[in-house]
Amino acid sequence: MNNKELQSQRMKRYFIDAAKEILAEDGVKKLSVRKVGDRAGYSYATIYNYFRDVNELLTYCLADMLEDAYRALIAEKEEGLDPRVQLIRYGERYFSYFSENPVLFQLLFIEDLGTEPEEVTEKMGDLPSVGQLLIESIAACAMAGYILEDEVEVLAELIASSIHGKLLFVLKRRSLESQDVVLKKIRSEIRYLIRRKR
Amino acid sequence: MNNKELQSQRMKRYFIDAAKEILAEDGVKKLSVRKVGDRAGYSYATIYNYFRDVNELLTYCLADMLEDAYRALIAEKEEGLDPRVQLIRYGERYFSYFSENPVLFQLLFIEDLGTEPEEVTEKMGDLPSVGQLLIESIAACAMAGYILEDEVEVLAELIASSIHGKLLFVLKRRSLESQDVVLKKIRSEIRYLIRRKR
DNA sequence: ATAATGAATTTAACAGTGTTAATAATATGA
DNA sequence: TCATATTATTAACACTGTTAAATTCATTAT
Repeated sequence: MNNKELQSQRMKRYFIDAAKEILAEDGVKKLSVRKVGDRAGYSYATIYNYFRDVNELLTYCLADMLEDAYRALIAEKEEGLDPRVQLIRYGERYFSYFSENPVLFQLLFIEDLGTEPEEVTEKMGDLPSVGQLLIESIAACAMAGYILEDEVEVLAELIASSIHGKLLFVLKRRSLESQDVVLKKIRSEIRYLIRRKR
Repeated sequence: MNNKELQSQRMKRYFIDAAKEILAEDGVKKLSVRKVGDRAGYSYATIYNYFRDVNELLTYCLADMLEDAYRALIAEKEEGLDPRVQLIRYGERYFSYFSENPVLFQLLFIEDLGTEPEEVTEKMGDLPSVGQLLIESIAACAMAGYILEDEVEVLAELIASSIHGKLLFVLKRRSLESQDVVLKKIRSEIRYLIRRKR
């Protein structure tokens, strides 16, 4: 019966949207199943008819947020742009997007949501890995002669992990620096790494 | 009355040690004030006579762990060693120490323990910042002619945040790579970054 | 239309959490 | 030894996620 499936999807959507609202307003820590049920207009126990547990619900939220994140990142793509400039744009956008969406960072990198349901893993796997765009444009930098072919791998790792490290510091306020200052650092780091060695 | 102070210190120590044991065995998430009280041989409520809340207790645990961490790191210092080799050792040890002590990473970078009590902030501030050693040996690399003076800052930032980024991935098992593989990456990254540009 | 069956939802309950106020036990000083 | 502080414990509160039982609702058959 396909109606069942449709209705089930809608119910899930109510809870997911309610959860996303609460996440945006109060953060991960202050979310509770009772709040989600309340906001969705149902009892808290109803949630368990549609999700295995609260982690599964949060995983669906994460998948949603990842789609948005990917769209925001890919919007920075500009055909014909110098690959070095393109790379810097990706790096900046990647960092600033997580800065502005700390809940996404929390759910993706910090929180332990356990084994994701297949449906969501697919969704997340189908999207080119967020870091993939970085790698592509670094490869393009090699093609353009900025760097050597055999530098691509190490540089990709370096830039990606550096950005993630800075995100960790900024979002967990271990760093006192403003996001602006860190953004500049990312720019200058990439400029430093991607240039013809004389 | 100085006896009071001494007794209070001892009581704190009982709870701190009990908490550290539980942290080592079960991790941060499974720790509870009732377990700590049990293990320390007191009622759970007694804890609140010595600590403002559980976060304060955890902050004391963190301070303890940081002392050990600093000792482990500084043990890698070897006078007269080539600064590039010294830097690689620091990087490796820094990474592997957190890998082997994920609770330390959790408490230091992930968990939000709120405003630390002054007593502990001092303790942590007195210790040369853990990353400080890295910076020193990078500066030494400049002195030795491996890199230019004006590269020190960007390289220090780059190496530090890269290691933290990798730690985040490994410890939150976002990365499927073994710690061994990541360790090799750290080595090769530092080797790549610290060398005379021809 | 009415009764019966099955599905969806809610209420009640459980075991756990951190924290606080009132009570019990202990140690201190006169 | 008795009165007074100090310290420790018990009981309680307001939460949390989760499950089982009870209830409501919708659909189908008579």
